[in-house]
Amino acid sequence: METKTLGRKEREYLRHRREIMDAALVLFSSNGYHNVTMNQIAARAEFAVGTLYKFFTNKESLYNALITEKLSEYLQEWESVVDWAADEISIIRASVKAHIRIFNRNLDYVRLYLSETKGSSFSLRAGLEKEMKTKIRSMMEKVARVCEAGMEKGLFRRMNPLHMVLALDGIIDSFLMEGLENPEAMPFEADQILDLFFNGVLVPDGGRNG
Amino acid sequence: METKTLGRKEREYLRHRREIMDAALVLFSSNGYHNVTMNQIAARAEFAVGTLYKFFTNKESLYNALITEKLSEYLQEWESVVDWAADEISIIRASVKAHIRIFNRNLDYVRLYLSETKGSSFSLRAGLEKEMKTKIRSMMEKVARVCEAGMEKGLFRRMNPLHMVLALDGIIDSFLMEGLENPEAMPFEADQILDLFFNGVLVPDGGRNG
DNA sequence: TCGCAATATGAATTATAATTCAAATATTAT
DNA sequence: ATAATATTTGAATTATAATTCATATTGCGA
Repeated sequence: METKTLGRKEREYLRHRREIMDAALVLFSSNGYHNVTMNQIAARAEFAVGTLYKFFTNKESLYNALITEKLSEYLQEWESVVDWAADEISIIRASVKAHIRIFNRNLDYVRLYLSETKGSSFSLRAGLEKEMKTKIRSMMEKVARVCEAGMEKGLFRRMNPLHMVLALDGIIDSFLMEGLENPEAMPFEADQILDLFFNGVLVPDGGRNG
Repeated sequence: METKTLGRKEREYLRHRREIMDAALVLFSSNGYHNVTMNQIAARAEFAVGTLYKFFTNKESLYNALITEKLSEYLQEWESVVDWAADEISIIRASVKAHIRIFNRNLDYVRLYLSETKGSSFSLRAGLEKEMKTKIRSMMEKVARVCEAGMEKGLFRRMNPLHMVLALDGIIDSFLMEGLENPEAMPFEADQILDLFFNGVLVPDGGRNG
C-alpha cells in the first residue's frame, strides 16, 4: 500500500478534494447537474469558487471524478462478491444480489448519473463514456465467461453468451429503475429476477409437446 | 376526420411548424440537444429565430414536441400491431417484433432522445416527461393484462404481471441498446429475445428434480 | 389602391453561470 | 523574525446562447 507514505500535505489535499466531491454529490443528486452552480458547491464545501479550480479543471471534470470513482468502487465490490461463489448458478445468483444491494446503497450516485448532463465539451464526456463502457464491458465479459462455463457443464442451454448477459442485465436494470421510480409500489426480491432469468415465463410443457 | 376542414392558413401553419421540427431533428440527432442553437435551427429551416418562437414557446418545448409526437406514433403503431394478434403468446411475439421494427426505423429519434439524457444506456425511459411516462405506463398495463390472461389460460406461470412486463421490456431494451452501439457485432432476432423470455436460460430439468 | 391584420425578421437585450487572476492569507524554511 | 512558497479568496471577467420586440413584410378584403 502506498497509503502510508502519504505525507500530511497529501492527505490534506485529498481531504479537501473529498470535501468538494461530497458537497457536489449532494447538490448534483438532489438538483441535477445543471441546476447546481460552482458557487453553490463552493459554499457548501466551505471553500471559495476559485479553490475548486485548483482541484478540478472545470465543472465537468468534477462530475466525471464522482462518476468514475463510484463506478470503480461499484465494480470492485461486485467482483469481490462474485469471485467468492462456487458453481455458475451461485455466481449468477450472487451477482444479481450484489447488484441490487450496491445499487440500493448508492441511490444518490444513481440519481447523479441519471441527472441530465448539459455540458458543452463533447470530447471530455466522450472520453468518460469510453472509459466507463470499457469497464462495464469487461464486467459483462466476465459474466459471459461464467455463462459459457455453465453451458459446458450442461446447466444452461446453448446460446450466444452475450445474449444471456444482455438478458440478465436488462431484467436487472428494468427492475431497479422501476424500484427507483416507485419505491413503495414495487417491492421485489433478487429471487424473482433470478426465477425469470433461469426459468422464463412459460409453464413447463404447458399443453405443448415435451 | 377534422383534417379536411383545415383551411389553407392552418395547413401552412402546420407545414411551417413541421419544417422547423424537421430541421431541429436533423441538428439535434447529429449534434445533441445542447450543441444546437436556436439560430442554427432557424437557419436550417430558413426562418428567422424570432419566428421559431411563434411556433414554440422555447427550445425545450420544441424538443418536447419532437419527442412526444414520435412517441405517440410509436405507441399507436405498436397498438395497431398488437390488437391484431390472437392468443397471448402471439401477442407478445407481435409486440416484440413491432418494438424492434419501429425502433430500427426511428434511429434518429432514438439518438435525439439519448442525446438529451446524456447517452446512458441504463433505461430508455429514465428521463421522460410525466405525460410520456403515463403513455408508456398504459402500454405496460396493456401488456400486463395480456400476461394475466395468459396466466388464466395456463400458458404462463403465475407471477406478478408487472414483473413479467418489466422483464420483457428490460430484455428488449438491453438488446436494442446493444444493437444501437454495435450494429455489426450484435445481430439478433426477435425470436432470440422471445426464447429467453419464454423459456429462460436453464436446461429444462438439467439434472435437478422434475 | 389603400389600410388593417397577421406574420416574419434579426439585431439587441438579457440572463446565467463558468472561469480567471491579482491580491490576501497561511505555511514552511532559514 | 523574515522571506520564500503554497494555498485560498471572491469580485470581476467572459462566454454563450436563449429570448424579446420594435420594425418590416406580406396577405387580404373593401
